[in-house]
Amino acid sequence: MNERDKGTEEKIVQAARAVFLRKGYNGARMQEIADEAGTNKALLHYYFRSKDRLFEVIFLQSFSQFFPKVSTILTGNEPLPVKVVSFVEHYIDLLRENPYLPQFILSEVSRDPESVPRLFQAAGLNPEWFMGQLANIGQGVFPPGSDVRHFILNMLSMCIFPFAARPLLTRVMFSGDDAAYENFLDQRKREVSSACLQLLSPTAGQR
Amino acid sequence: MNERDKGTEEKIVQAARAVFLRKGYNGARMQEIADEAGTNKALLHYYFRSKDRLFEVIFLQSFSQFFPKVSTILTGNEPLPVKVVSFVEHYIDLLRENPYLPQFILSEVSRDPESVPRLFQAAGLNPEWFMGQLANIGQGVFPPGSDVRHFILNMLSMCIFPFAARPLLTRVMFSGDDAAYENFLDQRKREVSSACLQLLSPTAGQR
DNA sequence: GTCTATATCGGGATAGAC
DNA sequence: GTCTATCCCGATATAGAC
Repeated sequence: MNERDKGTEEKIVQAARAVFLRKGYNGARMQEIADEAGTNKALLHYYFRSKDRLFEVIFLQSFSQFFPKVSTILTGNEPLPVKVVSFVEHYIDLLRENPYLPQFILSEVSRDPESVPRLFQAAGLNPEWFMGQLANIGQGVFPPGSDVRHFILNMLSMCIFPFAARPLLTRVMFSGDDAAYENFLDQRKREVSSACLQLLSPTAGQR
Repeated sequence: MNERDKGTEEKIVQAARAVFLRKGYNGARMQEIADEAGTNKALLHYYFRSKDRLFEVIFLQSFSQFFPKVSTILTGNEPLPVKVVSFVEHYIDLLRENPYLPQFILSEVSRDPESVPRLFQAAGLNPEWFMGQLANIGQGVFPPGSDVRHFILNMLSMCIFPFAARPLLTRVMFSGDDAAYENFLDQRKREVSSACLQLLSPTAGQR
């Protein structure tokens, strides 16, 4: 794999990413990837041995993209609300630039759940450490009996679901007007931030 | 299609539902459905002409299941918070009984977004009317400038996402301990209800 | 209605020329 | 490294006996 390969190999990777993200592993065709890359099927097999291996490259890339480098956010000194708002805004920006990412990750993980530990390993991420950090941060903010995970999950749900369900929501909530939904998503950085802050603020005996 | 058919035809439908829901259209195999139904491929084609038509039956069923008959909730006389809690509890119950439903609907709609209007039609549902009702209910509860849809979407996100992302979340948040995640989901009826109520209660100038 | 055997085709993978 | 032609298997769909 010398330098001169990089041109076509990179073209193939980009094409594969575009097709796999839209169609998923089962829906994607090697022929379509070749077309999109402006070459032929044989070259795909020359650079990557099989459809499986090519997919693995894309899946791993996407996976580590989907789990952002939150280390900096977690280990920062800012108070929790600031961290939350910062996370929400950055993450929704990321998803707006990669609209197919959520549905892709969800589908493919559900197709092959066993791959998750390996992917974390390969991406250099450690879920246990991650959850541990969250538990620490939650100290004193959440009532002792409560589970920080519910708050985290609420936050992630509100960020990710609108993108994963986009084709459906566009038609249900905006009669198929895609531009209107795009505009709606634009407001969500502020909406979700606001909602998360509200969930953080202690209220009288809600649970 | 007389009465005596019903035995095997129904078996096939059940088998098809099980396989399609788990594997999706592209991942499902007619052979696997036949096996699960305890018959052979030829019979599938005898009752339903093609894989497409068989899938269509399952998709339509699942779609109308996913969009619950909320008419009764919407048109009831109870105050909004009561309606919200009632919806959340019933809906999460539904998803716990049909864990594959969210991922299935999301995947298949994303595979063929154009099918959505036809599905609504066939299921006897009307999105426009639905959104209109929501707007009415929102009168006076939400500030004039705000969009009720954000609240609705937040609620749906917190209900649905934990199921759509289950294979991922089980491994990230609970190290793959499936029973622990099941237990966690059990708490969410109360958690999500509580969160929605908190989002409804007016707080000083959050937006 | 139910089954076995088979036709037909699409798509992943390889051979081999250049 | 790049291309064309081809192999081969798996999956949908059908024919036809019972």
